[in-house]
Amino acid sequence: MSERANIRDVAARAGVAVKTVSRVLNDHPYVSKDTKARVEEAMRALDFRPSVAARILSGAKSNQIALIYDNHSPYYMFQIQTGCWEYCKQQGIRLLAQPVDVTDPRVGDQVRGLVTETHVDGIILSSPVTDCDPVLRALEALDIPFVRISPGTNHALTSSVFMDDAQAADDMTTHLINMGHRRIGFIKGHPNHMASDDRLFGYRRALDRAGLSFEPGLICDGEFDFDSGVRGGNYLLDLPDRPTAVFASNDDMAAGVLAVAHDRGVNVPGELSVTGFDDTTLARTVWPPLTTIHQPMAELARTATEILIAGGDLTHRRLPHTLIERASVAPPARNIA
Amino acid sequence: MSERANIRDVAARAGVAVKTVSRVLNDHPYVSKDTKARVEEAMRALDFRPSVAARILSGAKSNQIALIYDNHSPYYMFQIQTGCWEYCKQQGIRLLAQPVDVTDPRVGDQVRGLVTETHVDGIILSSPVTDCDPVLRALEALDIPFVRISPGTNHALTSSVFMDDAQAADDMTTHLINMGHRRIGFIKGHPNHMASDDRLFGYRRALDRAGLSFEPGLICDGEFDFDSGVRGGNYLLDLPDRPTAVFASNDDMAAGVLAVAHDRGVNVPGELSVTGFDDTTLARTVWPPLTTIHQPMAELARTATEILIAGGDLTHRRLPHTLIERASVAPPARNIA
DNA sequence: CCGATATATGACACCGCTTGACATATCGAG
DNA sequence: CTCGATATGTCAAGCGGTGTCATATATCGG
Repeated sequence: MSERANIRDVAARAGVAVKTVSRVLNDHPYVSKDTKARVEEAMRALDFRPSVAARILSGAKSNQIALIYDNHSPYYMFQIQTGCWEYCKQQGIRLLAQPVDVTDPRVGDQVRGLVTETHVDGIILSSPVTDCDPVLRALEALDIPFVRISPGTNHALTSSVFMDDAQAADDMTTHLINMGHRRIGFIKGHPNHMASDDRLFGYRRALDRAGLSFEPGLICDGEFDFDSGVRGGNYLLDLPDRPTAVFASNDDMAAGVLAVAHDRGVNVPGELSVTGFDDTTLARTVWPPLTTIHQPMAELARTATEILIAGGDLTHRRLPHTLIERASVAPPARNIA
Repeated sequence: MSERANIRDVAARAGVAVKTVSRVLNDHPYVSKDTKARVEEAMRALDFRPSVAARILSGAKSNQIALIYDNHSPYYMFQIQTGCWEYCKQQGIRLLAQPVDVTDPRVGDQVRGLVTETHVDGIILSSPVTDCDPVLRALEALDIPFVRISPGTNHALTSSVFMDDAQAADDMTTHLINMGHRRIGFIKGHPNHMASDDRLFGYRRALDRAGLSFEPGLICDGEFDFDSGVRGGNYLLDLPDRPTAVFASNDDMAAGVLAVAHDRGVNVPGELSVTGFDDTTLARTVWPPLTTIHQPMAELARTATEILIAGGDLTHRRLPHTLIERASVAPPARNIA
C-alpha cells in the first residue's frame, strides 16, 4: 500500500506547489499560516518523512551530529551518550555515536570518512579524543564545527565544556588532610587522558598548601580500570610505612583498592580511607560506598550538545563539581604527631 | 583546497566512465583487474569518500544498520554496542545506536521514522525492545530485516540469538543446592524483560528437581538495579527464618544485597551466600567478587550482527553460558537437618 | 572462420529534495 | 493609484551516486 510519500505527493494533496511544501519544511518566511496548516495536514495524512538523504544531497543541513569517543569506561560513556542523546532528541537531531581508536594512526582518516560520508553538521569529542591531534587536524581541515568535552590542551582554540579537575582533586586531597591524613597515596589515571595530569596536579597543590611534602613513593601509575587499582592498592599497602588514605583518580581504581583492602583484612575506613573520582554508579555499589568527586558527565555532554547545535561563537563552559562524602573516609586510626 | 572529490572526479582522473567507478565501488563483476587498480589508485589520490546520502537516494543499500535499545544497564549496553561495533567495523558497515523508550506509545512511529529517514539496511533489537509489540509491528510493516538479541516471545518468527536463561538459573540454583543451601532467596528482574521470567522459572525447576518446595515468601520483586537489590536484601534478611543464600537475577542487584549484608555486619559468604547473573565487570569489582553466570553479551551482539549482515534465512543461535565461581558463595554456616 | 556467449565499459535518465531566478497576485499604506 | 511587502507558483539545475540498456571486444565450440 503505502509506498513512502514524497514531497510531490504532499504538494498535490495540499493543492500547492512543491516549492511551497519545501518552504514549509524549512521554515521559510512568506508562507501564510493558512497554507502552512494545509501543508502540514497533508504531511500528516500521508505520513510524509522527508528523505534525509535527498536533503543532504541538495545541500541542506543533515540534522545529524556525531559523538566521537574512545573511552572504555562503560559508566562514563553511558552518561555521556545519554546526555547528548537527550538534548538531540528534544531538538529533533539525530546522533551518531562513533567509537574510534586514538592510537590507530589512521584515526584522522576515519573521522574524515565519517564526516564526508554521513555529512554530519557537527561533532562532539569526548575525552581522550579531545586531545587527539590527528582528529583535531582533520576536523579543522574539514572546517566543521565541533565541541570538546573535558579537553586537556589548547583549551581556547575550540568550544568546550569541562570541569575543574585540578580544583576537584585539590578539594578531595584537602578533605583528606582535614580529616587528619598526612600520608596519602595517589593512583594516577590513564596517561592518554589529560585529566590525569590535572588531578595529580591538584593533589600536589593541596599538599603544598598544607605544608606537606610530596612523596613520589606514594604515587603509582594507573589506567582508570579496576585492575590497575588493584595493582596500585597492593603496591601502596606493601609499603613499609603505608599511607592512611588512598586517593584513586577514578572510582574503578578505588574499587580495586577496596578489593585489596578487603582481601588483606584491612578495614575501610577504619584502617584505610579510600576515595574515588567521578561518582559513577560504581561508587554507590561497592562497599563501603565511596567518598568521591561528582563529575557532572551527563550535564557536560548535554551542554556540549547545546553549544554545538546553537552553533554560535567560541564558547567555554565550566560546570561545577561536588565532593560527595560517603563511608569510605574516616580520620586515620592513630594520629602520628 | 580539497573540496571533497566526487565520483566524477575519480572517473576523470582514472580515465574511465563514472559507471565504472561505481562498479569498482560495489565490487561488481566484469571489471578488469587493470581498470580496477587504476580506479582505486585514483580514489586514493583524491581521498574519495562515497556519499552515503547519494547512494541511498539512488536506491542502493545504505551500508548502515541500527541497534535499537532501551536498557539502562551501562555495562550491558557497552558490551552490546561493542559487540555490534566490532563486526560492523570489520565489514565496513556503519552502526547507528538508537535508544528508545519502550513505554512511549509512539515507539512504533519513532522506529518507523528512523528507518525511513536513515534508510538503514537492517536492525538489531536488544532486550527489552525485542519484545516491544509496536516496534515489532512497525518493523514487519516496513519489511526490513532484523535480528533480536535475547528475545522472550515469538522466538521462532524472526532471527535471534540468545542464551538459555532458564537453564543458567537452574544451574546456579543447583550449584547453591549442591553447596548445601536449602532456603534460597530469589530477587526477580525487571518485569519488562522476558528473561526475568525465564530466570525465575529455572530457579523453580532446580528446586523442584531437588525436591525442595518453592516458597513464595523467598521471592521478591526487582528491577535489575542496585536499589532494588538493596530492597530485596533488606526484605530477605528481615525474614524471621532467613535464607542462607540469595540468588539475585543480575549483578547489580546482587551488589545491593552485598551492601545490605555489609551494612548489617552479615558476613558473605560465611553467613550468607550471594550470587548474581550476567558477569558484568561489577561482579569482579564488588567484595567479595560474585559467583555469577557469565552471559556472553558481546558475543551475542556480534553474532546478531553477523546474522543480520549475512542476511540469509531465519536463523536462531544459542550461545553457551558459564557458571563463574568466585568468592561470594560457601556452604551454609550450620546445616539444618 | 562464424555466430553465440562471456567480459568490459559507457551514455543517460533518475532518486527526492533544495535553491535561485523569475513571474504573478493580493493588499494595505501613502 | 502606485509602491513595497507578502504569498505562491513555474522551471531548471544540481547534489552524487546507481540502474537500465546499449555497445564493444574477447573467447569459444563447432
